Amino acid sequence: MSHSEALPMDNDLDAYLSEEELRQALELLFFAYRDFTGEPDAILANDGFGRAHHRVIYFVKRNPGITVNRLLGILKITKQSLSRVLGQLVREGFILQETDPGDRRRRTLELTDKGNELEGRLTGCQSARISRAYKAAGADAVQGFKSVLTEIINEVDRARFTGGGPHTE
Amino acid sequence: MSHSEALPMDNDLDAYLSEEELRQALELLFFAYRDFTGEPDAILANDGFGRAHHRVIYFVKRNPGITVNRLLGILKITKQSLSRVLGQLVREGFILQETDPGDRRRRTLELTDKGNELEGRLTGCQSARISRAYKAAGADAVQGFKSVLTEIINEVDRARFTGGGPHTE
DNA sequence: CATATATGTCAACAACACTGACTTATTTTT
DNA sequence: AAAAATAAGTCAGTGTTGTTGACATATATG
Repeated sequence: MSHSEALPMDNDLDAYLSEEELRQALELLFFAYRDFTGEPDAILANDGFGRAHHRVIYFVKRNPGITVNRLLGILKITKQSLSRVLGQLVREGFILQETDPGDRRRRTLELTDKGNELEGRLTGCQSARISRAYKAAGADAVQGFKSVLTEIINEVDRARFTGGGPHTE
Repeated sequence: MSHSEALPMDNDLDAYLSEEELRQALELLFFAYRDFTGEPDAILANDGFGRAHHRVIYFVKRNPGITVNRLLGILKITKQSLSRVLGQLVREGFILQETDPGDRRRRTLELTDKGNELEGRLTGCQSARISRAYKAAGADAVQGFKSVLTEIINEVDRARFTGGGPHTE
């Protein structure tokens, strides 16, 4: 395809590095992320929540018993920003907060049944979209999708994905 | 790999549709987008701007002479939200706004030299990140990356990418 | 005992989205 | 020519989500 024999190059990569090619990637990410977050945002609005609540619920589901500090590390927001959102979720019975017996300064977080139900609905939305996309694009494309996204992520957090498990830190 | 012969299936796709696999995709998108927008956000903060200004500058660069209405269609925000951001960019000399001679109700938008300079710095950041990721992942992976992202996008906007050109509507 | 860590809180502020109501100019339709 | 539709702008109010800075409290560690 195109002019892959006229110029000397290791592989076809030069064709992928033109400005047009790169701008296409920027736009794909913008539109995909916008639509990816659209449906959950609508669900959350019903409960008076926003995207920040979604993130907290998601990562607590994913890391049961996680401490506040580790959650801050994942989200990369300030303690005060998290506090507002987390406080709401705890007060309204979506998240259970307990003192860690091993280190009583720490508070461990986990979802209540109510929290699990909401998390399921939110993640269900996004999973369905991804699942659809994966099926349409095919198994090989999925591998490439994951490779490129992994490389886009900063080195520190990239390890979460190259290192197997869910979120072992 | 794994148990791909024990169960009857068309291909290996089932392995990609497990909950774990889907959650990995959600997280990849979250972290990749967070890091993808991190550097430009820092640059914008210097000028007293935010991510919304970036989007406007980007799409005006990409679609020179675009009207306010078409820009609203791309960004999917309200007229009032755009107005604040666009007004600043025009007042501070990043965007030139002119009356369309063909339809004097319309205002066409384009970047000034100052706007082009800023756009270049912002896009440069993100392009460098993508370029690095593309090189590391390889040409085949890039194809998969684009396929999956395209399928994640809602049908309406998906046409922008399956239909060749930059943003022909 | 002194210090560091983990968490929580109060206050002020800014960016960015929203709704709703209205105005002005221009084009299109009837 | 009058009526209706379109493009753009504006004013006011609201809510979510992030920020900084300053403190307070409890617990663990040196």
